[in-house]
Amino acid sequence: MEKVKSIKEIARLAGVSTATVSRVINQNGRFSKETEERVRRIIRQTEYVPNMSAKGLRTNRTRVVGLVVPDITNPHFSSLVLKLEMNFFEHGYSCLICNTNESEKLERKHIHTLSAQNVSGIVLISGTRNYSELDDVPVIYVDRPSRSQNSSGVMIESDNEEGGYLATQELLNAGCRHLVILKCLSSDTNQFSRYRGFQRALAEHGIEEDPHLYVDLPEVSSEKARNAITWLLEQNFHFDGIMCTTDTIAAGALIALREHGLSVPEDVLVTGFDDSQLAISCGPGITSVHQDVSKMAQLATGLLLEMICGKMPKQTYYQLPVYLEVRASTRR
Amino acid sequence: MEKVKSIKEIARLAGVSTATVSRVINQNGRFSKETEERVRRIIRQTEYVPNMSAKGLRTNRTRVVGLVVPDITNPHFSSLVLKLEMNFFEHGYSCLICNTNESEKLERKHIHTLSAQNVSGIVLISGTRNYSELDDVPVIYVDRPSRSQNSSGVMIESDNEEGGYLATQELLNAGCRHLVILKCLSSDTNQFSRYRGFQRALAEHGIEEDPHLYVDLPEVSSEKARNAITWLLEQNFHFDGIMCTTDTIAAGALIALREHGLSVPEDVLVTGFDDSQLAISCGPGITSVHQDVSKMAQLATGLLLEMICGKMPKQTYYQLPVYLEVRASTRR
DNA sequence: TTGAAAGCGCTAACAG
DNA sequence: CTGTTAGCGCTTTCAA
Repeated sequence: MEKVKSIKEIARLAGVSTATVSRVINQNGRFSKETEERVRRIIRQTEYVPNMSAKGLRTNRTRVVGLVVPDITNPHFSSLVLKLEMNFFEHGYSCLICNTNESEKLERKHIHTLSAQNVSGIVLISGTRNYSELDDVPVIYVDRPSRSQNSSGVMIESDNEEGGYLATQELLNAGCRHLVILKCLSSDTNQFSRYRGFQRALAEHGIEEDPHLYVDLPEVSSEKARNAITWLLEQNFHFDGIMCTTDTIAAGALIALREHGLSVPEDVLVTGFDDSQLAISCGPGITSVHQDVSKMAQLATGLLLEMICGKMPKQTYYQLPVYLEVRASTRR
Repeated sequence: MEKVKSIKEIARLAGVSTATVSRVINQNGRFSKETEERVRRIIRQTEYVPNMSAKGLRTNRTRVVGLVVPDITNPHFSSLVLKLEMNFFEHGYSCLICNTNESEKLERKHIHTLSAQNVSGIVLISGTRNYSELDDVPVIYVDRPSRSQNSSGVMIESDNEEGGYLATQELLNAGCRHLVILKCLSSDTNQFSRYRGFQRALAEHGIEEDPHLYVDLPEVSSEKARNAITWLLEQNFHFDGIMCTTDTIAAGALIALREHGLSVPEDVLVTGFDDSQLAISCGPGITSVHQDVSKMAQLATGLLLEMICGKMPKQTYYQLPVYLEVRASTRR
């Protein structure tokens, strides 16, 4: 049987009206058992696939959501995206993926495109959130708190401050007294939250922060991290622990240490953040702050679907707990 | 100025017909300089965003492509997807991301959905390729050769056999004589190609393959790899090198070796495949086969866009060269 | 250079 | 329970 592209042909073949076919497909309205049977059979035989453009035009609901992330290459984001995509697909939604590469300009363009695509909703990982295009699209903000005032929409994030605190605690409890903080100088505010956790732990232990051991990387990259640690070592700055705000950064730090003949955890202790594949497989295994990505994805999916159906959730801010996954890099 | 959602309102505001507005937007047909100017101004002021559903319905071209990958969490795929997405976006195309999780059923559903979404084209990483839904959609097959007969569409892959050969060569040249081959038993045929390269290198050196040292993992996971190596060690099988068909697998192998007090590369040499972040940051640094992902993405994008425009490329098969990135894991 | 109008495939009143 | 019909926003003849 030849292929068929419209509901009209199905209607003709089944000897009913297009309205009936539509009803059967969408389980709307009532129809006799036998009509349904007949229509379904024709649909199966003709391998008919409904046209989503037409449906989207008519109903203004596309069953497509946008996923805006900084960089899918980052393991933390890729596992988040994987879970989001699978959850959404289970509920009949497809996902447009948008990498902003941390560029505001690119992000703006993506938002614009998503709005043109008439997406049903958006999951947005971004520090910015004053896009007028998004006024009438449900949005879930994930992972990065907003820097702007307008706070409509739902926000989900990990307790980054606590994560920074836990990691630093671990280092201090193991006896470290001269801690490097290796973070990224980005607009991304949760880098800063992790740093605040670092400071809190230091303060509790009555330890002064050493400004020489505070390093801001221009970007999250193991190469930059490696260079930074190399530089510190060559300047003969003394330190016995490194708190990294990311596993990628921690991995770079490990390389530099190894290259300079230093052992982890014998000479220097290291902590990462995200508990990614990298933390598991790197060097001796990196102690890392675990974020509950599954929970994040599950919450985001559930809430966004609710919002798409018109229900505004009562709770609009979620902070997910974190815990420390201890590995060899801090085990003396 | 209030928001505007249709070309009709733009037309009214500009005092022209909808046809003219459409022409201006698409740079179609002719119109006076001043009409254009006026229309453009209105569009800017009203922040008008064209409705892609309507456009898609009318033209049958959605400017959306589907990216079907096994698992975006795999660094090799995530960097491929990143590059594909950015290339396509530069050309005005958005990307639907579909994780098949290596499940044929899920893959089939995704293909079906993509077809319903009326995508302009598809980049498909899959061993299967007999989907009747895809008969009239341009498709680029990437990374995994087809197992089926029907070979319409364009195929791009790395020279996996050569990669396996190079890695094995490296181990043999370093003096290894008892090689473990740690691969994944998947439908994915390039795992097998890498293994064939392994066999070729062995044959050239006149070395017999040891069946005890042939390991098929049920899935690509560092955990499974770790268990496998642990098991080999506990069975007291002797080996001095491990050829892994994936960096993830190599990372797992390293963990097992470390746990048993074995040093890399002093006691055992290890090679990976993909030259991912993991290879760079893991253990001592893993020697790994580098695939030219950028080139792959660039080719795929270019060819698919051509096909979308109706040109069938003359060359329908591309094999990309690989090279060995040597790191500490094989440096004695 | 511009406008009028048909129609892409679908859904949702409304009428029967 | 089912059919008729209007129209979503856009492009594209055809005519002016």
